[in-house]
Amino acid sequence: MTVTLADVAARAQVSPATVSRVLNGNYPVATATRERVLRAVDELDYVLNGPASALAAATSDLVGILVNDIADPFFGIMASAIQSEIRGPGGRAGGERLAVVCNTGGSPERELTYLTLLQRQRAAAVVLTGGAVEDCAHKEAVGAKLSKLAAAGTRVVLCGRPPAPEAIALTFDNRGGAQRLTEHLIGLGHRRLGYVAGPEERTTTRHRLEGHRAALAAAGIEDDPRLTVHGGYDRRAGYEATLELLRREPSLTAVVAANDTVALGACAALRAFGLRIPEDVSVVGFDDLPFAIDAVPALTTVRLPLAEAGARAGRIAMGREEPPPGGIAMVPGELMVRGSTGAPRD
Amino acid sequence: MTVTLADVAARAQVSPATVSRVLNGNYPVATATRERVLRAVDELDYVLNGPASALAAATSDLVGILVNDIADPFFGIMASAIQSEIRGPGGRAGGERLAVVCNTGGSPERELTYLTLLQRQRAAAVVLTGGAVEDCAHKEAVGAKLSKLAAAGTRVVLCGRPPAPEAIALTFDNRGGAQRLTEHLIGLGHRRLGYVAGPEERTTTRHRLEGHRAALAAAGIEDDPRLTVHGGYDRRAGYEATLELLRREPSLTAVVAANDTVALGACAALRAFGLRIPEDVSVVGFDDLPFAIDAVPALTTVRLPLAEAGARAGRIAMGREEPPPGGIAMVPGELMVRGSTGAPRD
DNA sequence: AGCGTGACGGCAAGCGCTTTCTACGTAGCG
DNA sequence: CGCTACGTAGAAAGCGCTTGCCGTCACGCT
Repeated sequence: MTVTLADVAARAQVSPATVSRVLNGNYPVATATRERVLRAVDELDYVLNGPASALAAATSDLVGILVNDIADPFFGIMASAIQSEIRGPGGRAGGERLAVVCNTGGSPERELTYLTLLQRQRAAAVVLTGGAVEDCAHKEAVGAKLSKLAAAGTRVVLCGRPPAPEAIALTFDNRGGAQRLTEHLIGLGHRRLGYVAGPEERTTTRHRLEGHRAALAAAGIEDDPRLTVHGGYDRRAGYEATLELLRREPSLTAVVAANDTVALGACAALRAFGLRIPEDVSVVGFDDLPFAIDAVPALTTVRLPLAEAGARAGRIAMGREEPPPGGIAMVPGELMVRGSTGAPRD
Repeated sequence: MTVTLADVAARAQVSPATVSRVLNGNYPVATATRERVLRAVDELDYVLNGPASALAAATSDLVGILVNDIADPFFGIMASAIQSEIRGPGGRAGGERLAVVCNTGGSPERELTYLTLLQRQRAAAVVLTGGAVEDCAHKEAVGAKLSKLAAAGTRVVLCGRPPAPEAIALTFDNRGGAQRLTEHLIGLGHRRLGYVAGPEERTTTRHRLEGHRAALAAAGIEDDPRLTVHGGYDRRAGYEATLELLRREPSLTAVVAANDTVALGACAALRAFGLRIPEDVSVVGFDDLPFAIDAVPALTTVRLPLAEAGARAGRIAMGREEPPPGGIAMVPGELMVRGSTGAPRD
């Protein structure tokens, strides 16, 4: 029923081996023969059997991309960039690779499950994006998995994740970016800053919080623990956390959000409270997602070069670019000062 | 070097056949034997070889999801929902499937390429999302491909795409939604409406435009072709198209955008022009993406149940839900009236 | 003329798994 | 007590492809 290599071979009057070689193009085949084969392929509408060829060649053209939430543009942008760069090294026509995007939902178990599934598929490469969960057991389990993948020839790259000894890492400078953001606010004269943090146990959350605190400390501002509220990375969490912040400290003059999405929620909460931005309260986000500039007022934030980093990760994963020295590169963020921040009322 | 089924079998003192049966769980195996096998699997850290098993069983656990732009939440949300539903029918632990998300960038060629790649992998199912390109040759080519996929046992589902005879389709009521949106504007008293349309040759663009025009016609408003400008589906296109619209007709009182993202760009352009929303000009979007409610003023738009539709498409693709009668279901949109629309100045 | 050489193509041995068919032992049944 | 039936396990035949190895042939060199 389905056309196989052998059928093509028969039709082209050559051996299956020759057909395979024509298709893979890595062995000399006389032009006349090649054309005969190609014609047969065309006439029979032959489609290579991926699994069979992966089995025989012990390689695969699948590339795994792990993301926390594909519906979040933060990950969508990276995934898109990675995917755009995962064609084979030679850039040959046949070098098509398939991106397997795995939505972990931030769950360590699913992360591990997907890694196993990718290992099962003998993926050519795996790129893990986004922050990791700060759990020692899990970190170790992932590390072990990554080692195994690497040992099996799968190239592993981390993009926007803290470095791990098992893989090449492109890390975002969350700490530095957060610090600059808070410094900016302090520079404007703010002294009572609320912090809407991300989920408690994630590295990204911690690093951004650390940057924030470093800036506070440097300015000699006491870090009141009541002014930090943890929540998810979504808009609603930002809304609610901000309400809580306002309850705890109605006189705050700035809200630092874990990211742009959360910042949007924070803005909504502030407005619901009758507070103007930035006249009454300044707000800052993080990431500089596309919508940040369209917020009203436009969001002051830190731009992370998501697309560039993703593209680079993709190229490294495909062996088309040298990994950074030491296997680690720190990707800096850029402070984008916009309308959502201003001097405190007084 | 790598552990195979045979190694596990040797260690558990059974035949490879038995190990396979334990792993697949579709054949009676005595409890004692099963446990012995499972232990061996564990001890050897065995991971099934996906390609080999796909080859032997002539099935695969890959599911393809085609999207136009994974960085766009419109697709991200659908992809996420689809993926969350693609576990196997039984819901067994081993029923894990891998979602292959393919970014076509809206290009017909890439669409076809990906479909071939998926066919090559013998994907279990394929879900195509988003509008199609209105090109007869391409439509036919895609149709042929889909037929072939279906013939090979791949389930094909369209989500948010116009129906095709070759597949089950969940179609968004773009026409109806657009019509309601424009009716709403007309009801408020608007008579000079600008339309910022999407890319010229896409079905979604056409359907939304048709709805808009139907509403105009019903109200006896002449459809001035100068008031429709085509562009991409991104923010920037919305910005520029709106500027053009304003140039052509400075007195317009409402801008209908192809979608929410474009609407954001339109708002920015209007503001850059010194126009207030909705006092001077009303703006409407489409889709009701999460950020629509956080825009200032919040965007009047049509909510498309992206997550629900995606989930349903996923279940249908996995055979866990009955396809709609006739293989076609129309998914309605819901008008969400918010702050970005109001009565025209006079 | 003789033979090395290189270009091309075929043979056949797998790759690691699934599954049909068969075999065996035991339990149930008349 | 012999026979069938059932539950369980193994043998072995592929699944469709890649690739190492070898043969063939034509050429060009000495």
